[in-house]
Amino acid sequence: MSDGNATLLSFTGEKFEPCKVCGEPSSGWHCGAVTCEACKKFFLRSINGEDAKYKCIRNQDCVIVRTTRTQCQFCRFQKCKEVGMTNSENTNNPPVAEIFKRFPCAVCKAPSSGIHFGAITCEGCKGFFRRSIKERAPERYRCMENGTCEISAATRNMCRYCRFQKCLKAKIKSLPIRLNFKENLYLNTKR
Amino acid sequence: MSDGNATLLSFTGEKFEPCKVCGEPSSGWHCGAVTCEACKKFFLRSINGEDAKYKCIRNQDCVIVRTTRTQCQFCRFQKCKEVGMTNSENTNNPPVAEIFKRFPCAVCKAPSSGIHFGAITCEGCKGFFRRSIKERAPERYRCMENGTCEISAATRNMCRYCRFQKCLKAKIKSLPIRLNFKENLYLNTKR
DNA sequence: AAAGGAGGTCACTAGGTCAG
DNA sequence: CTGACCTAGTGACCTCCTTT
Repeated sequence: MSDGNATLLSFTGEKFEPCKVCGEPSSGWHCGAVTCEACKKFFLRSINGEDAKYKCIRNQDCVIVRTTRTQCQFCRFQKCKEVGMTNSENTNNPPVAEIFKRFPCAVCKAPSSGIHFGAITCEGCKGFFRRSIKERAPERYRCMENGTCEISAATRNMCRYCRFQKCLKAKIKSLPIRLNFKENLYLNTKR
Repeated sequence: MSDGNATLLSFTGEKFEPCKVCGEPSSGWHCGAVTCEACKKFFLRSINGEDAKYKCIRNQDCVIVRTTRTQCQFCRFQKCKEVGMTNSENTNNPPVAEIFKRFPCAVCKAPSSGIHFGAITCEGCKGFFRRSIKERAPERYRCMENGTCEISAATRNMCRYCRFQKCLKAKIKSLPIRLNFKENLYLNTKR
């Protein structure tokens, strides 16, 4: 999409983790990975054929950190590729999945994977909610304590009742639920 | 938009929402936005260089409503620009897209985006119909209920069968289907 | 030479799957 | 039963064509 990038990607006011190549503070997503400006520039210089000149005088396994990154171009470039940097277009923005990982699930606070049923949730809570309303009777969930169980990534499976309550509180919408695609399509793969 | 304006734009007998600038009842589309007469005049006075004199004595974030709109010219003009008012020609009619937004999609009642396949529909139903007839077998859609599912913006994805029936009922015409660009190109270059 | 509709694109998610 | 991963769509936005 030409620049519908203005969608989710523009929410990225967050901080990025350290440069994947050298460990320094990073400046964002460049060429397919979170890197510092220095490693970004290095990578961009390298991919124009420059890398053909790179030689490692040791065993091609030099450790790349801030203080050593200039000592072996070969291994630095190697690491750039290892962490996923690429030459292709459209790699200056993190994939949406990366963004969502930094938003906590509205139910259990684990890293989320997107907007599901109208709320930001993880895959686990998404699946739990779907199963609950489609093939179960969530009104039959019972809390063995007093209905105030904490729901975290570590504890979310301990009480279905409280997990489901937390889903409702998170404004997860039970409708519209799409009907079973395949049944609705009457898929017969022979034909 | 030369003035084929006599086409769709003359349908606009509808009521407009409140003035985008001050919230008062509006009188129509002026200079690129729905505004009241007062804000229209204010904007037209401002754009002749008048605005150079405007100063905000607060923080350039004055709230602009009916009762306050005359208290800060700077912020009022600011808001005019924010809501999209412009100096350019031909902004006294809403863009056609705006008009269609007020016509409900003949299939699902969501705001429509134009005439597609002979009926006023939204982008969603347009795409659904196109995919149905071009790359699927809509006769294989099956309703899991009894063929009377309600099709609204919220429920349109719940039953393909009923959505497709609604398309047919809305007189969406499946023909003529234009050759796609590539096929067309091929035919043209062939001879 | 502009309007506007057909068809294409692709970011994104609902629902399915199945090893654990 | 859970949840990471996958598939099949969906629809907002875009490009290019036809028509006026």
